[in-house]
Amino acid sequence: MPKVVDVEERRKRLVEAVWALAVRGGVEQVTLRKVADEAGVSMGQVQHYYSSMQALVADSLDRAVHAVNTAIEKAVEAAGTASPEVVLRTCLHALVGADEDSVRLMRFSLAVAGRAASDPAMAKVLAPGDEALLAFTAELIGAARRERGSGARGDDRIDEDHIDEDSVNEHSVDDDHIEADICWSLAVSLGVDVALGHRTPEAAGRVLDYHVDQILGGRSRS
Amino acid sequence: MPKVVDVEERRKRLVEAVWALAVRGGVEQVTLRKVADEAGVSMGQVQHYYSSMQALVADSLDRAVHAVNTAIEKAVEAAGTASPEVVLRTCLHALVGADEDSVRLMRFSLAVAGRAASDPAMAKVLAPGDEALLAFTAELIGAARRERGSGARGDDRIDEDHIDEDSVNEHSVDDDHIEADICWSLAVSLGVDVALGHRTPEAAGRVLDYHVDQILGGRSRS
DNA sequence: AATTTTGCGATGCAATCGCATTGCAAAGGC
DNA sequence: GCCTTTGCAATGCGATTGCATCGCAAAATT
Repeated sequence: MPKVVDVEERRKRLVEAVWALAVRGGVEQVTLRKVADEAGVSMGQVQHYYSSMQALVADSLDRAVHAVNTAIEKAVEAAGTASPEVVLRTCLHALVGADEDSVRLMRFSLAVAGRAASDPAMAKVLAPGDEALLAFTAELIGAARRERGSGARGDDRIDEDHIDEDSVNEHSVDDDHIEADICWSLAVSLGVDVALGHRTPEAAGRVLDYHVDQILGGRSRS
Repeated sequence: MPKVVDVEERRKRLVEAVWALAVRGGVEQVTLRKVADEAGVSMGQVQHYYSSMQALVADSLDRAVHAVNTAIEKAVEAAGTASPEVVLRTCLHALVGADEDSVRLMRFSLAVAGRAASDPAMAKVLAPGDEALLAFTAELIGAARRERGSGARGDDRIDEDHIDEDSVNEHSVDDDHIEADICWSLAVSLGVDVALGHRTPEAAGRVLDYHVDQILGGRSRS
């Protein structure tokens, strides 16, 4: 067994090159030679690690999606001990994040989404949040709603005490699930807008926060 | 003045070919020869009507966006005399429509969105609903809210004079505007999911309806 | 030291690309 | 009937594409 190299490192480097190229000029700019050049390696190396262009792009998309998921998980455990409401806001905001990486991944995913429209294999990878994420988010929403419903009056008498009579606060678990679905759909849409430069991350974040305010019912947010 | 032909008809035919090709295999499949072939004309004709490939794709996107807007307007005036709530639902549903055309346009827009990520000129065309549409939608939401708040019990007696009793129904105009923004963002996201085959038009419509139910506050919907 | 196995640089190739160019046919205006 | 102008078919060209192939270098095995 000769010449042992860090395969993962090579692949990662190539994928990064693909991201950079796609963000800079669309998927059409992702060619064997350009990738090799961007990564500072030879064409042969690219071919060595990926049997075809398709495979390269597919793996790049795969890794991009994984990176986004990881970012969400990171956001969740970073705010791990906080209230469910804060956790909810935090992980939703991961999609409209202002940080460079977030925008890069979003733009790349968008650039590749075009191919996904005709390539079912890629479309699968870009599917909306999986059931586990939805369930988790629904759980968060339910918890946050319960928390607001009970512990709302803390510092000063928010007269939320007499709003419960049969009208506003009976949300079912199913409802929470749909709300979770809506939250992620909205976050994705806003994230795309940010990636395209149609919204600032701040503006998108504000819309997201407003929506969370709405679905949690009360208004106890600064 | 020789050989007068219907220029619009020619262009339309070419654009339709572009749509078909892009939906079938992504923007990368849109080439001079393929377009000519798909449209059943010669390459020369394509070049005659569009000075470059860029121009062709740009015009195709332009027409696609216009077609979607037209679909929305059509939906609005088709439900013109109905209640604001119905109008709201109707025009939002235009984006997740089950009809062939709607899906085609969405898929094409998505296919081109990748280019938009790096081409500001195209990104502009794909911008979220313009201010006029947002304002109109906000108006609709406000009207629907007022109608629900008052006319809920008994369809007569619209006592809109004292609806201000401080508790559930104080939505500001600004709020309506943000809600409108959210509605369209959500509708776009759902439309994309439908285009990618991740949701059925029915499921997407249900989510949309649920959301409208929520923002209108009361529950008077079947 | 010889051998084998893997990593990968270099190059060739057929296909395809967008676009420029050329030339001809058809349709008024005179 | 000629002439001009427009619509478009046809073809050529240079550049670029993904991929196959070849060959050499470096390391682990013997």
